[in-house]
Parts: sequence; structure tokens; C-alpha cells
Amino acid sequence: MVNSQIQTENSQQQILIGKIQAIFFENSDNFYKVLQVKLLEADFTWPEEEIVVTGNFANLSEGEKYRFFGHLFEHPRYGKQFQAENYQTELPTQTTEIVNYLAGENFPGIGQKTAERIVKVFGTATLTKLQQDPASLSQLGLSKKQRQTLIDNLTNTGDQQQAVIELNRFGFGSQLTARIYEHFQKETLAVLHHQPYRLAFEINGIGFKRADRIAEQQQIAADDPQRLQAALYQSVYDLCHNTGDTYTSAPSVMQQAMDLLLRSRRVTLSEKQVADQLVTLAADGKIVVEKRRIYLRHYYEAEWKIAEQIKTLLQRPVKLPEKKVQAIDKLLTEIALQLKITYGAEQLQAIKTALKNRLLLITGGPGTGKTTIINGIVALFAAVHDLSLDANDYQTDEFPIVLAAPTGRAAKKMSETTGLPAVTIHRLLGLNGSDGQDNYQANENLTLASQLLIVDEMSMVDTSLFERLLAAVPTSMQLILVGDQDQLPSVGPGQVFADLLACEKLPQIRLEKIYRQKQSSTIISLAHAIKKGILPADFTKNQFDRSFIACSEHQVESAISQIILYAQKKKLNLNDVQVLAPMYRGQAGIDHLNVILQNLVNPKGTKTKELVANQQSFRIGDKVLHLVNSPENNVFNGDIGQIVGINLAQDNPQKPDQVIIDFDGNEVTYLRKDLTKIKLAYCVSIHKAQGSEFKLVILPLVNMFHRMLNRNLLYTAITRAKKMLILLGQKEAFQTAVDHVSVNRKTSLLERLSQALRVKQSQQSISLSQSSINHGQTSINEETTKYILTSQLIANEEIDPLIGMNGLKPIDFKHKN
DNA sequence: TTTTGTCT
Repeated sequence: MVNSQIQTENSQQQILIGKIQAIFFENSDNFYKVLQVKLLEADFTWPEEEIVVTGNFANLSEGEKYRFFGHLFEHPRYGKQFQAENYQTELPTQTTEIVNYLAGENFPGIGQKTAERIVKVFGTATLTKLQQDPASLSQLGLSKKQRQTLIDNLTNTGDQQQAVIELNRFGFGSQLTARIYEHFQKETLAVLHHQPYRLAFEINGIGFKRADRIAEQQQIAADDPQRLQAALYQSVYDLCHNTGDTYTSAPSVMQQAMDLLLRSRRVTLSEKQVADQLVTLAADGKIVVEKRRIYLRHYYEAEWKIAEQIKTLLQRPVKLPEKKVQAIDKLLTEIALQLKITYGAEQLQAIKTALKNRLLLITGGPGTGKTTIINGIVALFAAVHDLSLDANDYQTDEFPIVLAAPTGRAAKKMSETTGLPAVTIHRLLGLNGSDGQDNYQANENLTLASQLLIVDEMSMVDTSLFERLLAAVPTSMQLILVGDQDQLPSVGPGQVFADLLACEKLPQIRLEKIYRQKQSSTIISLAHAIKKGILPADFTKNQFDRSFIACSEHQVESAISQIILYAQKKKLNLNDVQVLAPMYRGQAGIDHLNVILQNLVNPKGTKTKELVANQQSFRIGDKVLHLVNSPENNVFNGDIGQIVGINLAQDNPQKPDQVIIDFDGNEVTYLRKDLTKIKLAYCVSIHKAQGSEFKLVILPLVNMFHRMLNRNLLYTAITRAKKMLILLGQKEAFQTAVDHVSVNRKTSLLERLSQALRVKQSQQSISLSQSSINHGQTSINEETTKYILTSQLIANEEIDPLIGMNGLKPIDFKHKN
């Protein structure tokens, strides 16, 4: 049915019937395939017996006949081929063919005799009959298994095939097609036709607009409730993800949703219509409205779950035998001797506290010895509990200490500094980040088995990830969270680490003393001042380790060029010099500076080998940044390397284009297709530089960056400098950055923590049932009428607490341990 | 209006 529709819709489409001889190429991640087909019939002329067919195909079998719909196409590299947009099995029509087909490898358990018996009954219509009316099989006296085989293969193939065809028709590429089918399976077609907005809710990478285009083709009206709800939900999601807040407000959502709806289809809708659907969304529990705050249900629950889980952890104190407690000081002295370290008072206290507490937060800026402390905690923990730190001793058992971080690079660094294995939190939890906007339920039953978990770079952990991490932490585990609360906040909504630290009831240690740099470093004192919101008076005055150059946005490139030339003259290793900027666009932006600096430091000579990809040229000697995690090569997002070799296919046709990059002694080969993973790195974004340090940092800030400028960004940038810091640009821009507090995202975590930790266990159920939170079962009707969220209330911003909670109580968010 | 993370 679908097929005939397409044929009439697209009269220019060409048709080809052929038998698959070989599947040349098959991408296991998606449905894309390249086939060699023996041509049987076609509505165009083709000089040869065989033809190459490409496209997205579900199940295909070699040796089978198919009908392809598509176009002839001239591929620049592989020549003329047939691009199929659509296809169907060319089912055998003659009885002998059908018998062979059924007796063939597609139908295990059906032999020649059985096949003959089936065809005898249904004749040439056998296959369509079985597809349309599988029940008719029961009259043939086949075994249950045989019947199932026939049904599965005939109908399943059809489902998947039709879904793939339909998805192609809506313009989905092979990646998305595979993901969508994997998610909805047999439901795919029904979802596409009747609930297209589910694509936006459930598939990562599909937003409201794309779903709306499909809906429009399905004649779903512009004021259809599912359309309005999808736009509202998307708006709450977008607002939270753009701001980093875990909730938003009704006026913001309404404005954003009205906008989105109007931009997607030019149909005017009334505010009332849309507001009514916001009420429905809340009533259905997809969003939660509380005290004028609108949450995605996921974030609402996550904040409660975090608070409840932390409370549960704190209720189980660590019990160390008295003998061990007395031995701690002695053991620490031994460890210090062994590691050849002299611990400061602050550090000793941090290590000892870590051992005695179920949960401990440790925050400190660069150079305050966080790494030293992590090493100390690991060593002391192992000594006190008589644990071996040799991975070989744990062939079958779980390693007792787990080190994890939110980014690949932070995990790699952790592993390097401790000598122990460290992983990303995602990998630890088995998160595969695949589907949808709230996939938090994945792996909910996972429980980690080790005794101690240390998480580094906590400032980059968002609400969602932390909730999932805590869900996997048993109360028998000790948890140490380490980070620098003044660095850039997490990508996703929330400011978990800052909120946790703000909760005074949580055991925490703030490291102030700087060990690494000399106390006289004026970079550090500048960082401290910025942290407090002050741009010191001596800011523009040159110091022995930093300086300021006033210049306009347009002068930035020449100023930086002069600094670099000077550094070169002074025989400074340019790998120790790093330019950092907040954004890519503009005259003083990263992209422009990279081109300028590349041509300055590594100009193209007549013989320079160069490879151009993604509008960038890569030359031997170039400094480059790796943009994704490639654990198989031990290279991670944010790693900086240098191009040490380029092989061009034009010089040596036997070999493909290759770029060899040296990452601190680790040489990795990139093919042309891998070049999307790298970028020039003469200048990198401050975000990307988080977690790295450089001897000399050059930081241009101009007013044009004003939207990006904030305190954490400036703090992060200048604390990347180990020895020297050169600031340039407009003084005003630096002032803007200092004035703009960044970690003030709107979240409820601190409130939840206070609530959860305030109530004593024994009183909890009583006090909660008395509060407005709990609508008891008996009074629910009366209560809900009182609490009904109306569009009027939205307009007046008079929303009562906890509408849409459906009687959920905080205690319901408690993890089962 | 801009930057940023993870996985198969």
C-alpha cells in the first residue's frame, strides 16, 4: 500500500527488479547497505548484467529477488549506481518458486515436503494469504514451532521493511532510521502515523519541529492536543537546558511554546487553548508544578531522589574498629614516607575525615592538592582495610575502590595520577545515552559492588547523572566527591556540587592553602579576588607573572601575534603557550585566531604537506585538539596533540590519506573520515581547556563576548595558567565577567536536602502526612478539585503546590536499598 | 545567545 502510494506520488522514480548477488557493504549501526544486484528487469537502459544498488534496507537476503524504486546516480568515486529510496520483496509467484522459497534458509524447520503441502492448499496466493491471515495456518496440521517460524518471517520482515521505507520517505537518514526502529519496533508505523510527537519525546535528536512536519503530513491539526502538549513539553525542556535551571516558570513556558507553535506552522492559537494543555500535562504527570515552578517530572524526581539517597547514606555511619582508628595516624605517617610526601594539616584532616565518613565533599582550587589527597585516601583506605591495590589480585572479585569522573579526560588524568583504573561515570553505570529526553530509568537496578567510590571533577556532574550515580551506590559504600566549585558548571541542568556544598549538614572540606605555586604568585591572588567578585586595582598593572594589554576587538589578532613572535624569539616552547577564548565567532573568536596563528607559527610553504578537511587545513607541525573520546587510542575529548606526519593518497595511491598525531608520546593515525574529530588548537575554548594547565596562558576578552562572560569562566581561564598570564582586550569585558555570577542556576536541590535532612526518621511519616504534600487517598477528590491547575491560575501565576503529583510523597523517591 | 558532556 505504501509502495503504490509512493509510485504515484513520484512519477520520475525509476524501477529495477533484480536478484541480490552480494552485499558489498553493510553498516552494522544502521540500515545502510551497498548491494550487487543481478538485473532482471528495469524501466531504464543499463548496458551490463549487474548493477550496484545503495540505500537503507532492513532484512535482505542474498539470492532473493527484490523490486527497488529510486534513481540512477553518478557517485564521484564509485561511478554510476542505483540509489534506492524504497523497495519491496519481489515475492515468488509461481508455485515451484514459492515451494523453494519456503523450503529455503529463511524458514528453518520447514522442509521441501511441508512447503509443498502448504502451497497445495493456498496455491499462488500462498504468501499474501499467510501474511494477511496467519490464522489460516492452523488448518494445515503444522507444529507450533513451524507455524511461528512462518508467521515471524513473513510478517516481521514486512513490518520492519515497511517501517524503514516509511522512515526513508520522511527523510530520516540511516542512523536515525535504525534508532527509531530499534526504539519502537513493531509500533514504528503506528507511531509515525498516529502519534508522531512521540518521536520528539522519545528519540534523542528529534525535536518538536521535525515531529511536527510529520504530523502535518498526517493531517494532524494545528490545535490538536498532542501537538500543543509536545510543544509545551519541548519548551520546558529547552528552557531548562538552555539556562541550566532544573525548573522554569509558567510565563516563560507559555511564551516559548506559543513561539515554537507559530514558527512551526503559521496558524494562530489562543493562549487559553495552549494553557489548557499545560494543565493536562501536569495532570498526566509529565511535568510537575510546584510553588510557581514548572519542572520536567524527571528533574523534579531526581532532586528528591538525590536528597533522599543522601539522607539514607548519612543514616548509616561508618563503623571502624577502635583499633584501626588508633592506627590511622601511624599508617598515615608510613604512607607519607612511602609516597615521599609531606602532607599539610588541611590535607591530613581531609584524608582522615574521608575515612571516617559515609559521604565527604572536598572542594578546592588548582594547586590545593586535591590529587595528593585522593592518593592519600586510596592508600589509607587500603591500609586500614587490608586491601591490595594490585589489580591482579582481583581477577574474579570487584576492585574495592572505584575512581570515576564525568568526562573521559578527567578519568584518564585520575588514572594517571593514582596508578589505578578510573572510568567515566557513564561507563561505570552502563549508560548508553541513546534514547529520548528522559532515559533515566535505564539501569535502575544496578548496584555498585565496591567499598569506596571517589568522584573527581564533581562540578561537571549534572542533576540527572548524579541521581543515576546515587541510585547505584549502596549504603555500605563510602562516597568521596571532589571538585572545584568555582569552575564552569555542568552541561546539563543543575549545579549539584555547589548545592551540596551549600548544604551545611553535609560533611565537607574546603581546601584553601595552595601548595603547587609559590604563595607570591599574583595569578592565584587574582583568581581569589575574582572568586570574591573583585577586579583588583592592580589588575592592569604589570606583575612579574602577569600583564594586561588594552586593545580593541580588531587589535586582538595583531597583539596576540606579537606576543607569540616575542615568545618564539625568547625560545619559549610554543606547546607551553596557549591562547584561550570564550567563543568561536568573531574577530577575536577562536576560529579566526586559529587561522591567524596557524599562518604565523606554521605557514604553508611550497613543499608543505597539507590536508584540507571541514574548511580547515592541517599541516605537519600543527597543534590540534581532539574532540571526542577514543578510549581505544587512549585519546580523550580535550586532549591536545601535534601533527607529526601526513600521507597523501595522491603521492602514494596504494594508501589512503592519513594524518599522524602525537599526543604526548602516543601516536595515533587518523584517516580522512576521522578528521571531524580534530580542530586546530592554537586557540581553544575556555570550556575545552577546563582540566588542562599551561605555562603561559593568553586570554583575550572583549565586549563582543558579553553573553558568555561570567565569573566562573574568567576564574577557569586564568587558573589554567601555571607560570604566566597575559590578559588582553577591553577592561570593561573583564569587569563584566567578574560582575556576572554564574553558578546561580535555579534549582531546588538545596531545599530538598534541607527538607530531607531536617526531618527525623521517626517523625517523618507523621509530619509529611500533615503537610500539604500528602493528599490522602480518601480526600483525593476534594483535594484535587481545590488544587486543579487552570489556565487562569497560569495567567495569574497563582499555582498551588504539587499539582500533577498524583499523590506522590517525597518518601516515594527514596531508593530501595 | 553561547558553550559544554556521555554511550553503542
